[in-house]
Amino acid sequence: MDQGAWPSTVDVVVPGPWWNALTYAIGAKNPEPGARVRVPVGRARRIGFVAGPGHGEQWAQKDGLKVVSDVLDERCVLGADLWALSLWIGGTFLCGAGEALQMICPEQVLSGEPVAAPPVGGKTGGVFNNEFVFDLTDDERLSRYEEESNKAKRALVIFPEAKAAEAFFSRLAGANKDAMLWPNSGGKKKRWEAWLRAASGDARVIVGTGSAVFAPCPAGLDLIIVEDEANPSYVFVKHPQISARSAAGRRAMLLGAKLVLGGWMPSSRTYIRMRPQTRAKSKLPQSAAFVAVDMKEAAGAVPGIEKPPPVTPALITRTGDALREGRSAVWILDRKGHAGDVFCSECGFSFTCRRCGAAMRVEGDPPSLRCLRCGFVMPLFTHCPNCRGELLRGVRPGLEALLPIAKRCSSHAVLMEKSARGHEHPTLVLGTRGALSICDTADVGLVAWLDIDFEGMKVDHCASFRAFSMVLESGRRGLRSGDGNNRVVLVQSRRPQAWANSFPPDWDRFWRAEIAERDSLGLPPRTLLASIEAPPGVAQEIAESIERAGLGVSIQGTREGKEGAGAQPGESLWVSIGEGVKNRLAAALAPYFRIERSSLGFPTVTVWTE
DNA sequence: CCACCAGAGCTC
DNA sequence: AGCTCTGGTGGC
Repeated sequence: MDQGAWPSTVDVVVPGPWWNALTYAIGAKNPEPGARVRVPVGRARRIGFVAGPGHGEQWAQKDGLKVVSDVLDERCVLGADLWALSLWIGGTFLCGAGEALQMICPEQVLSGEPVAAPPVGGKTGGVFNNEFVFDLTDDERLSRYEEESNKAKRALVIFPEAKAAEAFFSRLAGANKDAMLWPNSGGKKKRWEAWLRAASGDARVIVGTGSAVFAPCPAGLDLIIVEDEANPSYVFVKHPQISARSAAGRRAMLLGAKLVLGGWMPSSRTYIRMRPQTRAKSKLPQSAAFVAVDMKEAAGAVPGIEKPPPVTPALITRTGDALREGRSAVWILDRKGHAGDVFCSECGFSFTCRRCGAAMRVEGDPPSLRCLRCGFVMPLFTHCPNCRGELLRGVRPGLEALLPIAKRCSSHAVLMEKSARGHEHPTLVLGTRGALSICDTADVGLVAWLDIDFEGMKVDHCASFRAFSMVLESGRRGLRSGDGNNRVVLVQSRRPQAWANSFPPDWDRFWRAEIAERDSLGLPPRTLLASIEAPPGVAQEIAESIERAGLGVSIQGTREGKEGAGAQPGESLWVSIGEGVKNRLAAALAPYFRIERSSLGFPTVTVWTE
């Protein structure tokens, strides 16, 4: 390319919630896209990223353009692949490239800290191809990953949990001095050092949790592995809620690298991409026995609480069996506390947070539902949204209330929080779903879901998947195939027959039914779901704009408040869109994301793809 | 008369 | 979201 042909204006992406790039005049230098510049924005001077030649002619005519005040890099700081990835994320998840860059870059890059040797890479010359690994046990899978990483010129391996990433790293690190563990905690300085090291091209294999997909790799990559790709924790909790797995897939595509998606069950998105013969081939033999028990058989009472606790005779018997064999038992009930929750007297429906999926509790006067984890608040209905039955309040026992009963089964019964490690005796552990991790370290003979309906009857569309995958995981976590280490998974439900019919759990069968239902309701993975939070007046306007674009939209009032005071009432819009018309939605939203609307505040968009 | 702070206002 | 400009307050 003729360098001299670079025009005298540049478009600059300034990190922030707005979607549009800003156009500036520029002097002699001609930085490439992705290079950082310092530019005047309002009264301030801020760091932005060069996007390309300027397109803001109308601004030039008006007042004359402001001038780029400083060129910080000649080349793209992130490397061509991550730069392209930021633009893709901005468009795909409707958050704008500016927010994508804020997520991808370490703070030092955003604040203009010099980067001595910016990564220049991006190309490996390879051909993108996609491989699924769902037909191997955990051990076999990890060996496979190790083998592949050693064969690859440059590899990135990501895990859903820090522990798993560390374990794989130490496995590699013995033989490989050029492996690197991407930190997912430990402060800014540590992250910055890791970023600089990766950017220097020093590491051949990078291992980490989801955020490691954004590790700079100057020499490109020819392999990206995502383990347990269906794990919901790949979706970042903070806005923009994109999936690290989607990002990994896109990055592999951009680089022409091989993408390996593995685990013990595929995500909905991966499932629809698998060929039928691959699905059939991928089933692993079950090494656990699955039992469904009718909740109605629960008896006894906890003082001060109307309903019987969810403890059936079958549960007591099976627990005794496991403990007698010298093994541990885990009781899982995904709600904490004694009372304070709301459920339907007819169907058992109860509320969980629409934003993060955690349990909600009744608080305040007038009463509203508040998420125990993220603080999301929503109004309390008077009747069950599921079956119109009457809602009862605060009458179901939570975990703490069950402890006395558990103590009668085993004097060593403990709540998960206090028992995290090292019990000498075969123990009965009570916990929320996190208690499943006991299976990694202890010999667990029984996993019991005390109230599985609570898992499945949630408001968001992923609820059934979470319930199913939890039950499936209960039957495999920590077990090795062929060691005869059988486990019982007991599921207490108000609809035991439905569960019994689905046993032994089979993800192929599950996804076939689940995806058919989601298709009929216009839910992911074949349809995308977007929610847009905006102040009431603005929400109206946006809804009209979306309708004008020929897309259906529904409005839901919320009384959302962040932790602190000053919570503004807002409204959220829900839109179902085919992948093909996503740019129509983007075009309808774009006017509300222009920088001149800053004083009115920007809406927040979340896109669900799976 | 000036140092300091909180709030308003603006953004190619 | 930043950053700067404004104007009010209070200390000497």
